[in-house]
Amino acid sequence: MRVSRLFGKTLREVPSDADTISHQYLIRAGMINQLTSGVYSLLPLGLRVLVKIEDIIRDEMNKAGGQEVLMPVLHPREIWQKSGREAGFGETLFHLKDRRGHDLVLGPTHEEIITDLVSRYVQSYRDLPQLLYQIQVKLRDEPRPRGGLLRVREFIMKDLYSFDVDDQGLDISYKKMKQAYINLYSRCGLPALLVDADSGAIGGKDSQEFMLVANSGEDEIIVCDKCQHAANVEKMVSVKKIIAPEDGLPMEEVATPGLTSIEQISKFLKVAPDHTLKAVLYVADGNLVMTVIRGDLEINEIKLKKALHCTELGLAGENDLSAAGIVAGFVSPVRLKTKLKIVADDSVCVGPNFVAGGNKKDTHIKNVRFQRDFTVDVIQDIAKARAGDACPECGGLLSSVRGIEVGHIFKLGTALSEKLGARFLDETGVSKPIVMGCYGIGVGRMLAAAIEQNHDDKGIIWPLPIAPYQVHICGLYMDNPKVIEATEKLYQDLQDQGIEVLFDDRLESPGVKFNDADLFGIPFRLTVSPRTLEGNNVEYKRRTEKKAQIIPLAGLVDYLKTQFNA
RNA sequence: CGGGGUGUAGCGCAGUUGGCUAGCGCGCAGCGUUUGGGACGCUGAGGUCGGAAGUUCAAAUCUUCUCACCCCGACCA
Repeated sequence: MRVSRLFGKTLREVPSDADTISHQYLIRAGMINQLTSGVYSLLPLGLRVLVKIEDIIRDEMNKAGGQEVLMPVLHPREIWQKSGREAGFGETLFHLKDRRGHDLVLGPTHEEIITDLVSRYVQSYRDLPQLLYQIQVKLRDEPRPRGGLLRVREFIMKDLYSFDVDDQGLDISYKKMKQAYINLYSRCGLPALLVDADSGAIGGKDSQEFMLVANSGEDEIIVCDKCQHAANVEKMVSVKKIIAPEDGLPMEEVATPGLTSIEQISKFLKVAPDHTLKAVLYVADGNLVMTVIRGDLEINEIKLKKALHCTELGLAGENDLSAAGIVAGFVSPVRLKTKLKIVADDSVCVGPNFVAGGNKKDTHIKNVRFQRDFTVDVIQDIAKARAGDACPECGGLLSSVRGIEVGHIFKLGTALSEKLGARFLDETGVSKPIVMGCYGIGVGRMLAAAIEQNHDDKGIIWPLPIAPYQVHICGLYMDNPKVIEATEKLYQDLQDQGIEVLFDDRLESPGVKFNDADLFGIPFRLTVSPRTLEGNNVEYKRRTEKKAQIIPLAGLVDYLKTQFNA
């Protein structure tokens, strides 16, 4: 491709509404263009990267035994009602009506459709297992699109679904996919971190995410430095510091005027935060609930949601509290007049005499003890794991990194197949629901994440396997006949060898060309000028390196090929 | 949905105590001189000042309504 003909234009200035690095560079390099919030066009350069990622994914899916299909984006609403997941997706689902007034939905994912499809063709255990996938657009009315391609409303996803006769079969499919994912990220030059995850709205049992480590990542990952155990904070089990038990003392009210935070209380009463109780009120599916946790810990809302089996969870507001007759700032499970469901973290049931709120203004209570002074309805781990905690697997030290979720694999089980009637007859003639798994990759997000992970202050640094082109020819002084001749020949020769090349044939100043080359981020740059031509040389520079070197034109192709494989 | 912010030329911005023909930089077109890390001169094209209604002799500027986009929070690939 010649830069003079390339559709898209580079920008010198950072677009005002882009503050994520990948977003800025994608726009500045002319790789994407925004149509409306969370909806983008891919321009030729951007699309080439996307297609390369897709090709690698496709190859790994096929190798793992997957068969490619293509399902519709337009779904009848009934199928979502039948599966019971319409409510779960809620507002995220795009709805529309056809001319006959039939309700349709734009597919946010395809479990329903594939399950329906499979149910029509699979009757016997002999038809199983199956691995079916597609690479296709998904539509989700996200509450908040952000960061360019990182979080959008219309996106390309590779989704594979596995169908097995039993859990053992599912385990095999799951393992195959996990390996295929590991392979494909590494083949893209984007090694991903495998972390335990919460299965979220889709539900199911085991679930793991593939994360690209990047500072701009939305997710926090907790990793053990010793055994490499890693999990999304949402999921990581919290190993709490053990507090030595103390003999019980009688409860004692203390005046704590205006002191509402754990920090203030612990300073004022000279007790460590881990000797206090924190009570936080939430509204879960419309009902007020109280959580209790040791003062030095934080509530993990995902775990809490699970403990409550609720779909909507939010912090209670002032109005919710006063309506229930609860005094904000001095909330506590002790001497609580209002009848509330109470969920406690397991940190509160052992240990010392705690300081807790008094449930009246400007009052706290000392020497509070679990069971003697208060009881709860649910007790389990609802605490957020933190860097510095001990690893639940090996006791090693946990640390925290940020990551971008670029893949997610789930064991779904039989919930959906039962609802949608996807069943088979086993060897003994018994009808059983098919055991399912699902495996997704956000392709566009991967593209953006690749930039988040691989860039410098001049532009993108594409890993070779997904770079839009492999080689970038910079012809300097393109009005010089010798340069024209040499670059045209080089351009042709490289292409004849099957090398993908972007040829900057514009009559621009060297500075403009070098800056654009850095912005595009193509891995190998060849500069040709009257100066290099004097010795029949070209200047060779890798995007990852600062310094260039002069190498002879003769044998250049072979040299490049060795560098590709290095 | 709650909170914060922004809409003026393709991009980045100024102009907003109401007042002349709405400016500047980049980019774009033409000509010339240049050019190894975003050159320079001259000439030129390009604007529903997000939209609607209102106030006024006069609105980018004031009022009301409205739309869009971005950022921070609850969700996900």
